[in-house]
Amino acid sequence: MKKHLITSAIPYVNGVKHLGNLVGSMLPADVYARFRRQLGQLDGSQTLFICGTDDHGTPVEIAAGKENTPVAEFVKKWHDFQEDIYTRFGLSFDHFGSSSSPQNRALTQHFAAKLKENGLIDVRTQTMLYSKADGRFLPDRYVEGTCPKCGFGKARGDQCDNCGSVLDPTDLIEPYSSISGSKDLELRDSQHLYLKQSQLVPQLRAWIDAQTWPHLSKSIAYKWLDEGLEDRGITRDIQWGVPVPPEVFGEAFAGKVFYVWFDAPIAYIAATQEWADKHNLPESAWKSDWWYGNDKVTYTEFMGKDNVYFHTLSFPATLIGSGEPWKKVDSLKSFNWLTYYGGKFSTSMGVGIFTDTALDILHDTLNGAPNTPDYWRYYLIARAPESDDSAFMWPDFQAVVNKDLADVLGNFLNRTLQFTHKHYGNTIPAAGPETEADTAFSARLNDILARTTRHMENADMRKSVEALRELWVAGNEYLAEQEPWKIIKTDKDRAGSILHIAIRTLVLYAHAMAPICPFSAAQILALFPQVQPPASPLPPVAGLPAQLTAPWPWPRSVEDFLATLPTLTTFTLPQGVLFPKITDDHIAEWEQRFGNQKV
RNA sequence: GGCGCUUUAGCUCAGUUGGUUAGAGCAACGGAAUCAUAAUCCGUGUGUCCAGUGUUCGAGUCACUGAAGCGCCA
Repeated sequence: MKKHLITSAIPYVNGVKHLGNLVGSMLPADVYARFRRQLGQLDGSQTLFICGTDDHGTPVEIAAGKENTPVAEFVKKWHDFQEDIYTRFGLSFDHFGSSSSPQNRALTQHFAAKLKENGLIDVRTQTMLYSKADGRFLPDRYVEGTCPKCGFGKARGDQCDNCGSVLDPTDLIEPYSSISGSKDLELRDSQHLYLKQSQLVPQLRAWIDAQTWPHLSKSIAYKWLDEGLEDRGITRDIQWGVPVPPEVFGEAFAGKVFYVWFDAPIAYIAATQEWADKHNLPESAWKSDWWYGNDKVTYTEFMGKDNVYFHTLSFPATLIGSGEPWKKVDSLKSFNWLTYYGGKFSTSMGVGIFTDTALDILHDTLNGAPNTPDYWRYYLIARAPESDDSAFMWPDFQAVVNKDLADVLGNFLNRTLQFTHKHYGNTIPAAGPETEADTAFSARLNDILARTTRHMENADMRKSVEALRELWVAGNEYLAEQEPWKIIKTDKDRAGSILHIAIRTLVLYAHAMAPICPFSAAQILALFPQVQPPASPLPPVAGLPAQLTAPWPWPRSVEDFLATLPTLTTFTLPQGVLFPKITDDHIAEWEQRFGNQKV
């Protein structure tokens, strides 16, 4: 039995993420995971979808300090805040973990010990600036001073923003701490652990040779290998992180922690363990079932392009270096950036749209319609930055959502159910003998479904949306050609048959769109009492429809679909429309509020 | 600076191993229909395929040079 392990790059815990972060990894991963669970209803394969927050590192430590909040508490607050937003977006993680979990602490220390055992760890001494006032070493970006090249007063320890020179903290004239402003700095020696990646180059190369990643991912990986993979420092002189165990590495390392990029990818594994622990499952449930020595597992990673190095080289180096049979990535899907009118989404500059705000404005504008997250999900997947950066623009958002969701799909639902209701009440008329036109319609749907399935299997987001839309158009074409509003005057049985087929096609649409638009799919399927959701591997979420996480059987073909479908006999006519439109006034208001040009 | 990605119709993008008149959606225009959220369906594309040079019987598709936008550089 096949198993699909899916991870999304873990977002940094500090603060709320914007739409660019969502579309660059978590959302496509969710679409893929949902699709895999649905397909699993047919082929028996299992799916596990894991994400979490990246909790460690200096920025969090400093941000918590500014609030006078203990770091762990600060991290917990933002972790929960982010998780809540993702839940409201319908992201169906089996578990949303934390890189600061006890599980990750233990696993990270385990990997470090294994690497040492295998002779892949070096101890090296670094000279760094230490701030007595702050009581800590200052990493590059936390030292500022006068640039020795151009005299700019606020050059950072790693680079001068004025002249672009690459600097070392010790180059700065009159350096000071950017945290406290203190000039009471001194140079201190500090010992650090280095992972001898250079020794792993042959093994990494052999492994990468065997991979069938996208061209871009492979060429990035080869470039690093060709230029010589340098050894990498995996410890830091800060307090917040996975502690370096002194019993393994010596007393000199007491009080030091592992570098955030060392422990963050390990959190994929640790979060899976968190999941198993939460459900009181045995060790095998996370370890041998998914991560350790199991060749039934296909592992797919989603990430932004900036993360490719860490996922193709640095994390695999850790796994290979351990000498243990840990699962490494099979399929690697990376994304470019979503821009805001061609400019960068920026958390610090407040440019663009944050995930919580995105949910709120649609919810408020569209009178609390329960499926508003799908507006974002559909649009973002339709514009996923797969081959290049993709620009978000409000009028484009309006055009795509109104045309595809409201006009093409929403209207198909509305016209079909309204007309049926007018002539048959809440009864769905029976299907009569299949006509040539009906056969042709099924063949057309089958053709599109085959392509949809293929694109979903490849995690091709834009193409999947395109195919889905084509599916919806086909339904409107069928009605236009069959003209039940004419037929009903002379042949009520045939008209009923046409409507039956149209309604059952609507149910098929709901199945096929569920990975991308799970809220709307649930809403549609709730209209048909005969259609009951399959058991979900995920617990229900308060305030969200129970059907939201149901793995509806994936409609590979009309025949497959009908085989799983109970006979439809009744339906509920929905109140109002499924997709209220976004008006020009809404767009004007949002352009006013968020801006409508490149910053 | 090095490496890589992108550049195709007003907009967003497809274009498989080079092969006949370069495609889709949106927008625009015309028509049909009136079951439906003025929604739907059908029809209409005179595009230096970023520029230049080259390879070839033939290039959007390959090579080289250059331009612009973007990303990564531990």
